[in-house]
Amino acid sequence: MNNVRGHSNIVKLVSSPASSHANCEYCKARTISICAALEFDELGALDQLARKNCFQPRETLFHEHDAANVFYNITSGMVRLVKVLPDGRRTLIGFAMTGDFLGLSMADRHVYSGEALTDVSVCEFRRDGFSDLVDQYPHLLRRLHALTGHELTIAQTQMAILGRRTAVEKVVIFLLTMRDRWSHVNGSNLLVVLPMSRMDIADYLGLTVETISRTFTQLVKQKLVVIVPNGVRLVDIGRLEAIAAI
Amino acid sequence: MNNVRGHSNIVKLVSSPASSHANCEYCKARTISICAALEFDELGALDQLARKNCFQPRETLFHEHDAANVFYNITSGMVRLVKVLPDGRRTLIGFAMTGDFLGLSMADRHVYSGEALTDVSVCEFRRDGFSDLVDQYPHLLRRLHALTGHELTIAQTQMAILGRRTAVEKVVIFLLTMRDRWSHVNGSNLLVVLPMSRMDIADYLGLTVETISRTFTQLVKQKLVVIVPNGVRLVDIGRLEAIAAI
DNA sequence: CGTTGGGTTGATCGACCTCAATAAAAGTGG
DNA sequence: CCACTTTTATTGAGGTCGATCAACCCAACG
Repeated sequence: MNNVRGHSNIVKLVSSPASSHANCEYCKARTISICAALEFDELGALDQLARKNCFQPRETLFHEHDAANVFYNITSGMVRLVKVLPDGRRTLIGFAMTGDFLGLSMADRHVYSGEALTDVSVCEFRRDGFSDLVDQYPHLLRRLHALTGHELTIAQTQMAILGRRTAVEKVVIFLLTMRDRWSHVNGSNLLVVLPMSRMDIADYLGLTVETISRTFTQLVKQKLVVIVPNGVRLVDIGRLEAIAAI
Repeated sequence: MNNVRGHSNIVKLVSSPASSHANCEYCKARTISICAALEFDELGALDQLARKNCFQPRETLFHEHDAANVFYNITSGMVRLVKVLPDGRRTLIGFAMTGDFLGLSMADRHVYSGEALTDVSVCEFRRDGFSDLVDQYPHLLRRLHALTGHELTIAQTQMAILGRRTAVEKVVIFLLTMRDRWSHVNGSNLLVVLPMSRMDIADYLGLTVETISRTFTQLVKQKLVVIVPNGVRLVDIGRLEAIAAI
């Protein structure tokens, strides 16, 4: 979103103008995240509020049940959203990536933990300041609301998927969805980057690690995908989409 | 919410004052729905916009994929939210009841159909007018946003439930959740009203009708619930909550 | 070189689905 | 009100997909 206060890879790579907003121009999240709702001068106000921060793999951005004092806009990397059930079982709510805003609903407390899967850079917003900004710029609340609604739709679709699908269908849908989400930031690509473990995928899809593993090898044997380091390459999109039947 | 333009059971039951807002006072949805965000004078504006309407069981309020020109605030009755998967399978996203607002996300199109399970009365709001009102009263957007966030949390919790729970756990969680939701409008009660069919419950929980039926009889044999017309009576809340382990 | 954590593979078991029959309830028309 | 159909619910028998338990592989790392 903006790269004012250092740490940003982008700042290091491109020669950034002196202006404090201008860095947003080079931010991959700029056009797809909440920032897209803002005019040039409003972006300046957001800029004032933002604090650039970085996390390393396995670092926790925030804990489930903790007070949500800070909201995060992810500018690069991937974060897993983890919820622990009362009986100790672990569930993954989802994976957040470039452009995703964590804290969309502006709820008082985090309902899941956020854990970095890769190097992650974020723009952090303190709750109070952000709340004031939202009051000041109705576009921003509109945008937040629209994005929350979108998330709600995604969650409801995911519910439907988890309900009555076979393991293969779930995994294929997962792969295609990851590709689509990644394409928003990086263009369409047959390479799906999967920085998370099989266990994470299992907990996300409501399956076991063993089943995920078996399903992957099954897809490989059928020449639908090829396993590569940190991900898979989709070989036969047509048949994959037929299986998913989205 | 308001009962201005006739048809309302409430209007027939209580002698309503002449004032056009005042009817909201007798509306069961008044304190728990979006209306709760509004001041007295703002409620008047909402009142202007609202059109009272009723639906009979099996009537469709709106169809999946249709343009969402009207939003609905349910003042009594129950509505099932149905999504049809590409392969023809049916999924229930949820059940909407008194106080629920359909169209929270203000998306362009409905992502599921709404079908009346009982006699349903609603306050209808045309999209354009409602959108203007939202622009006019920031509280209202805030409230909409908060409720959308709440729905999102519910959906994510439901995802977690569907993931890794046994049939018994799912059904028990369903029953307890229905009771809790109903209690907001009617006080705590051991009688859970279930106007939907077993098929509906099955499609909601990602199970088959047979499994739902078997699970119910199992719960009855264990003296945890008693089946009554149009619902169940919870007998042993303690053990039920232990099974749910929410 | 042993250790550790993630990933794969195999064998077995069980929960839930599927198919099928029956029962109960809710409409329908005379 | 009663026969009739249609829908919904229950119960049974058998099959299957994914979980469980267990062994093994492999790469990273001290």
